[in-house]
Amino acid sequence: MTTPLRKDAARNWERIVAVARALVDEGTPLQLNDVARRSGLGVGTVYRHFATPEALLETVATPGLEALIAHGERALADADGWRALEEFLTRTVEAQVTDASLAPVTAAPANALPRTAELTRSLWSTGTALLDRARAAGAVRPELTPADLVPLMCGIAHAVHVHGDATPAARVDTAHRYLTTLLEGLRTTPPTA
Amino acid sequence: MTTPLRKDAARNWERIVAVARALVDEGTPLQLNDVARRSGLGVGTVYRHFATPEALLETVATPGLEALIAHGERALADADGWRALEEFLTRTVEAQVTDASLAPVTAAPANALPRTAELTRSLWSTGTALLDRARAAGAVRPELTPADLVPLMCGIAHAVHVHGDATPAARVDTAHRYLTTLLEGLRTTPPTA
Amino acid sequence: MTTPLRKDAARNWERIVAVARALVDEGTPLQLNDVARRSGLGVGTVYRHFATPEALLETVATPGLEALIAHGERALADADGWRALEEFLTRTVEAQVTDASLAPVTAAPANALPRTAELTRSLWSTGTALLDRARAAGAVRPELTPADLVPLMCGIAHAVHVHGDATPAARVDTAHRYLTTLLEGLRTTPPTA
Amino acid sequence: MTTPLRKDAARNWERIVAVARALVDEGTPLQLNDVARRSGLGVGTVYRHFATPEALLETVATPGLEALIAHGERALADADGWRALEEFLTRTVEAQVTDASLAPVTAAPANALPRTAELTRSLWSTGTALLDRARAAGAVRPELTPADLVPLMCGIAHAVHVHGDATPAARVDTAHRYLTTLLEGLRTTPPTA
DNA sequence: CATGAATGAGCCTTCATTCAT
DNA sequence: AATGAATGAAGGCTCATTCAT
Repeated sequence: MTTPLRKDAARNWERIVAVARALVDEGTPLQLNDVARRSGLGVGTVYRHFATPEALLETVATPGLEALIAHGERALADADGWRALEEFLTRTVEAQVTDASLAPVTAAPANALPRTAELTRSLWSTGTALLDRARAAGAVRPELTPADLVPLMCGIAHAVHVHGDATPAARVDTAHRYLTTLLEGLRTTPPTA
Repeated sequence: MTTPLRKDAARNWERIVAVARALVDEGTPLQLNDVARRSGLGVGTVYRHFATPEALLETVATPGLEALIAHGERALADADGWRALEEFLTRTVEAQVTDASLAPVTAAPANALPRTAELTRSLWSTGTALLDRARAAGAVRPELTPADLVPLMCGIAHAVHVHGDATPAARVDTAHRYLTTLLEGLRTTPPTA
Repeated sequence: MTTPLRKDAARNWERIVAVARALVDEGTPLQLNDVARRSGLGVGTVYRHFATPEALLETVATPGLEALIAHGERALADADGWRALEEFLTRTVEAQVTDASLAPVTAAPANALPRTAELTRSLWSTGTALLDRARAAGAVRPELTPADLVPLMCGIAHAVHVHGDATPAARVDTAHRYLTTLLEGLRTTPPTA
Repeated sequence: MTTPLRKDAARNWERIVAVARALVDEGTPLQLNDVARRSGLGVGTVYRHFATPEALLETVATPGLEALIAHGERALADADGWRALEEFLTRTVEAQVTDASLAPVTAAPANALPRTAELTRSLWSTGTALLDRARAAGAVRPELTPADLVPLMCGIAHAVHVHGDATPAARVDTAHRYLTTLLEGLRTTPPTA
């Protein structure tokens, strides 16, 4: 599809994404000029690769999204529909509170890159499938729709953010507590039966 | 306490807050210069009344906060501890998804105005009291702490935001669904049986 | 001449000048708004008493100027013309490096207040008289004119400023060194005859 | 050392400095926005080249500083130590009262540009060397230290400023008179005997 | 007379984006 | 392709001064 990049161009692409990843990790807002300076490249080069800050952010988020989708697809193989959903959601919130690039990309009403839009849809349909299976098993309250999954995960991530834990580990902990509570409310059948 | 404003100053104060309210309602970020232009006042006047955008936003949020606190205090009189908590949280998320000034002020780790800090503390302690009463009645899972209430409400508000309903009414609806689910997960005892 | 102030007005006047004095001493630039706030008075009141920052500064400088003039007049009684001039100049530079209000007022090409203009002229004519007497005694090089006295004193004060001593005492010391050197260059006769 | 500028960038650099030079000459305080407007360039361009007004002023002052240093180094070759010092100081005060960019840069306790700091140190050490040689020849009073040279030159420049001559030629004249007097006070040996 | 709210020109600075080299 | 200089809209904030109360 896309023409493969020349070797030097590919190297620059990698460098830009690496720098962006570092900035995201330290909580610095992504500014393309800034990224250019830190990667030792010209602004123009960065703009050639990433037309907007959003495009760059989405690129940074891509591996995380792919991992979540991959997990979701594996989860579909789990015979226990409820457990599969539970694990999928757990992974999702863990990722959100651990990788700062995911929350904004997931919550955005639209994506800058087609690739990201595709991933987002994938994630959504995987979630839908998992939810349907859990629901078919009679394990989930009927009022929850697939369109609620992403918002709810973003909501938990945001709640964790507001809670204000300093370390990633603490954030993961809080996320687990919140998700557990929510799942408790989602499920119809008793935990172990 | 605070010296009452001169009549003309009071009029300007009102006008500024009204303009800010309108901007908040239409989702425009508050910028003091902008507020000045739209209210037909000098920048200096706006700065005299509100030193920072945060101070103005908090002022806009104040009535909403006060109403929530008032409700919370009335709720404390309810004999049914669980229902009191439930209604309080319902009002809170309704307010959050209805009045755009509330979410940022509530989620902020610190407030610009002492008055707001005080209100925030009030709200928090009312919530704590309601939670304690519900817990004393054995109605709430033990792992939830008072420090989780605000984050969870903000989380729900954020989830509703991500869900993307266009009208306030739809947002209130979604908020109810989410809160109901969460409460289901919080409660130990069956609904009313 | 000037109508004496009402008692409360006089009290305000004093308070303003005192605050200004304090600001000058701590090196803060005089801003009438600032002075008003610190003295607990309205801006309008400060403006009524002092139309501009310069007027206030000159008022702050007035006692210092008067003291210098008084000294100059006493010095005119000294039989030793050279010594009289020397002492006058010494007092002048000491005052300049000690009282931050004097340098700008003295160096200004024009004054805001008539009273200050008058004092400035007085100081200048006293200096002239002292210089003339010293010159008559054959003690001073002919190329120095009365119009040079003020600039030279300001120059020394500025040199001391650039030298950058931290304490007033050190500044007085440096000023003495500089003045001594200059006087050495001004005088025709040997120090002790 | 520093990467040479691209041709267009160099042209802009020149234009900015030229405009700044003109502003300095007409006594207007340097403001970067103002410089941008007058040179027909974007504000950002001016900021890119000169981060602060001080940096620009120092750049304007640079040629003058270099010329003084060059002269000082030539003066060190003069066999007559006193004459060498005298000529150096003469050039210095002439420059100060002729080029308005020099006084503030020289008098500043710290410089914005490393290059300027270096020049300043150079000038200072040249002056020190000249003073030492003159002192070694027994021509200078012992109480004068190298740290006094810069302040004294600034002081003379300031005295000339206060004297208020309208034309550069008149200022140079006054500066000569003041410097002559000061040198008279500095020297131990009779002029030429 | 005193007050202090209001004014708004004016300065500073940042940053997303374009385009000549 | 890469570069990075240039752009300039946009926003933030201060402060001397006026004038209604």
